Order: sequence, then C-alpha cells, then structure tokens
Amino acid sequence: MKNLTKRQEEILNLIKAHILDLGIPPTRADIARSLGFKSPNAAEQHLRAIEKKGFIKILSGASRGIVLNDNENDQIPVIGLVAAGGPILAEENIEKTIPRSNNLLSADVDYYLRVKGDSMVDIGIFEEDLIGVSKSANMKVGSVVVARINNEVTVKTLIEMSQNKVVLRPENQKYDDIIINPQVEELAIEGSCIALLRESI
Amino acid sequence: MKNLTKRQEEILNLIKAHILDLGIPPTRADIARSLGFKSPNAAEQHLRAIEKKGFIKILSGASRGIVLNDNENDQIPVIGLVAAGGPILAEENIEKTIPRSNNLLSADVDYYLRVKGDSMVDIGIFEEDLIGVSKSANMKVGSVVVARINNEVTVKTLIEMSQNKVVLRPENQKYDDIIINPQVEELAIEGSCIALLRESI
DNA sequence: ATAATTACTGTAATTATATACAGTATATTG
DNA sequence: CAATATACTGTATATAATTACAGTAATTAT
Repeated sequence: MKNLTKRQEEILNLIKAHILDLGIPPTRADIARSLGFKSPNAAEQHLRAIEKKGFIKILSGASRGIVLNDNENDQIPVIGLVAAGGPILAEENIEKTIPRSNNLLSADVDYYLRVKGDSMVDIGIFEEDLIGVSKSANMKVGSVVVARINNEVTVKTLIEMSQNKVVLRPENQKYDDIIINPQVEELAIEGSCIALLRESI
Repeated sequence: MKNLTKRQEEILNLIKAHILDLGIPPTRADIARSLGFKSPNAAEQHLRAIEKKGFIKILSGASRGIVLNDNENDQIPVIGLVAAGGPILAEENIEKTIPRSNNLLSADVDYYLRVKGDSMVDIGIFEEDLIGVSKSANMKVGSVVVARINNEVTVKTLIEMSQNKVVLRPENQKYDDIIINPQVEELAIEGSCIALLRESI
C-alpha cells in the first residue's frame, strides 16, 4: 500500500470524519465544498488516486459509494494452537478475529491467546479462556507472560529474570517452577497478559 | 420510542445489514429490490414511519440519507455495588457502560456485574472480575446465576430449585451451600452468567 | 529531457435517487 | 363507525451525484 500525499490524506480524513459524523460518506460535491474546490471533479480525481493506492474502494454508479479499506487494524486476532516453528501471529495460528472496541478491555491488547491446560488455574486462568496479550506492555517480575521455550508457547508468571537464569512459575500447586538458562535453551518472552475473556461459563 | 411493526423491523435490519456490509445505507430502490417491492415509494413510506417512531433520521435531499439513531442499547451497563432496595439496573448502580461489540462475547449479555468476594474462585471467578449476565438465557441446575436473597445480590451455582427449596453453592471449599426456602425468604434469580471479563491480570 | 503524478478549473451529460401525487386494500384504534 | 395506521402499486419529476472530456500548471520520477 503506497503512501498517500498530504492532500490525499486530508481527503481520506475528511471522508472518515464525514462517516463518523453523519453515518454516510460524502459526495464529490461535499468534498469539494469542504476543501474549497470549485469543481467536483477535483474530488473525483483525488478519490481515484486514493483508490489506486488501495485505501478506498469506489462503487461505480452508486451515490456516496466510497468504501474504506483500512479496517484490518480494527480486528484483533485470536490465536488458537501455535504451530511449532513460525511466529505466534502467523496466519495459520489465527483462529478468528474480533473487532477492537475502544473501551472494552485495554487498547493495548495486540492479540488474544487461547489457554491450553490447567497450569494457571490458581489465579483464575482456565483452559479455553482467552488471554489478552500486549507485546509492548512493560513486564516486570510478577507479571503473567507469554513465553516461548524451545518453540513451545506457554503462559506463566515471571518470577526471576537475569542473564543466565529465568524462572517461570505455573500458578497451580501440581506443577513446579520452570528454571531456564536462556544461554542454553531458546527462550523468548512474547508479551505480557493484561486482560482475560471467558466466552462461556 | 414506539414499537416497530414486523415489516418495519425487517426494513430497519436490512438498513443495518447494508451499512455493515457496504458501509453505506441503502437507497429506496435498494430496499424495494431486496424486499420485492415494485415501487420505491413503498420503501419511502416505510422509512417515514420508522423515522416517526424515532429509530432513524432521514436527511432530506441527500442520497442514502438514512441515519441510525443509535439507541443506548449499544451500551452495556457495568454494575458495581448494588444498593439495597432498588433494582440491579437502577441508575445509581451503574459504574460505567461499555459499547456492545458484535462478535466479542455473546450478544445476550444484558449487563456486567463486578464480582465482590472470593466465593467463586474455584471456577476461576475472582474479585473485581466482570461477569456477563443474561436475563433471558435459560438457566438450569448447574448454571452460575445472579441471585438476590433478602435484597443482597450474590453470584453462585444453582444446584437445586424446587417450590420450597433452592440450593446455591459457592465454588470455594471455604464456604457452605446456601439453602433457602423461597416461601419464607425473599429470593429472585436475576439472570445467569454467560461470560467473563478481567480487565487486569 | 520526457513522462508521469499531483493538483486543480470548468462544462456538461447521464444516471441515480428522493420524493410528490394518486390510488387500492386491510387492519387497528379511539 | 370514522379516523388512522399499515402495506403496498404505479407514475412522474426535480434534483443529487457520478463521471466523462478538455484544459492549465507545478512537481516528481525515470
């Protein structure tokens, strides 16, 4: 997707604002009026350019037929089983996507991860729950994190983290702490858990 | 807001679907085509009726000028502490509201209730969690329900329900079953729990 | 250097769309 | 029992809107 020029971006923002405000896209004349063009054709040509760059779709013949294309950012992926090898967010791991909604849970959730196993039941994280994971949230000792140990993805509490010793604790008395030397074993902390969804009780 | 007729509701749903699908409202002709009307005027008159009842606004002169009057139904209330006496959904109990989003959790959630206490930790319901409550979902033995006993609101598992004996079980070994005779004590089952949200881990 | 892109004006035709007016028929409400 | 609401057909028209064609001028890419 090529970059828009300053003017094109201005027009795209105008379209978004119009939709947000009135619920319907603007006409060419609306755009021309808003930006002071004396010809609706100026708007038409800008729209063509914006369409060519992939940001909108123009429905030919339809009035106000401007469809925004940029909604993939509004969808948060739900990750089911993580295939060994590839990155967590690889296409094949995405079970479904759910629309991001502003106030519902934190805006920092980058993806949801479906919980497998019972290793975190003591802090109320159950099998099949969806954990909201942030890749950027600051993670400190005590955080619940998504870790990847030798290509296996797991959710645990981070207890200790130093150059040659990382301790991950399952929150279930049945299981023992996992102690790893990151210089020997492959370890990556993928993100930290900041929210939880349970779709059925 | 008056009730819509079956046909009017059908048309309103069509409008919503059209917007969801294409991002723009339908024209009168679109509606007529979809429903098999032979005259666009049939659609026009329905729109007038729906506007009169307050569900939409028609922007006169504008093509596709159908604006949905967002009903407050799109906001789901979050109930904090429930004041004694009044109904759960009373104004003073509403801590905040969150927008309903289509695919995220079930559409049947009527309100969220903030959990107090640790009586349900064994099934992963913790203090401060938000429980999605449905007033209409069918509740059977084994369901987690929101109950009101002598004006106190509580979340428990429904174990038995007959004319003169209702058993509610806290999911925490520390606590004993609550056995109530609804003919002696005041008891109301307000809804059943169908989802869970945890805003911080 | 030349072509393509950006950013417009200006005019005009065609089509898309809203909407008025005139009816028909049935159901519901005061 | 009359008035109003519901649920349409059918025709017509003004206007809203897309979109083609013909230009001008500056900037940017090849």
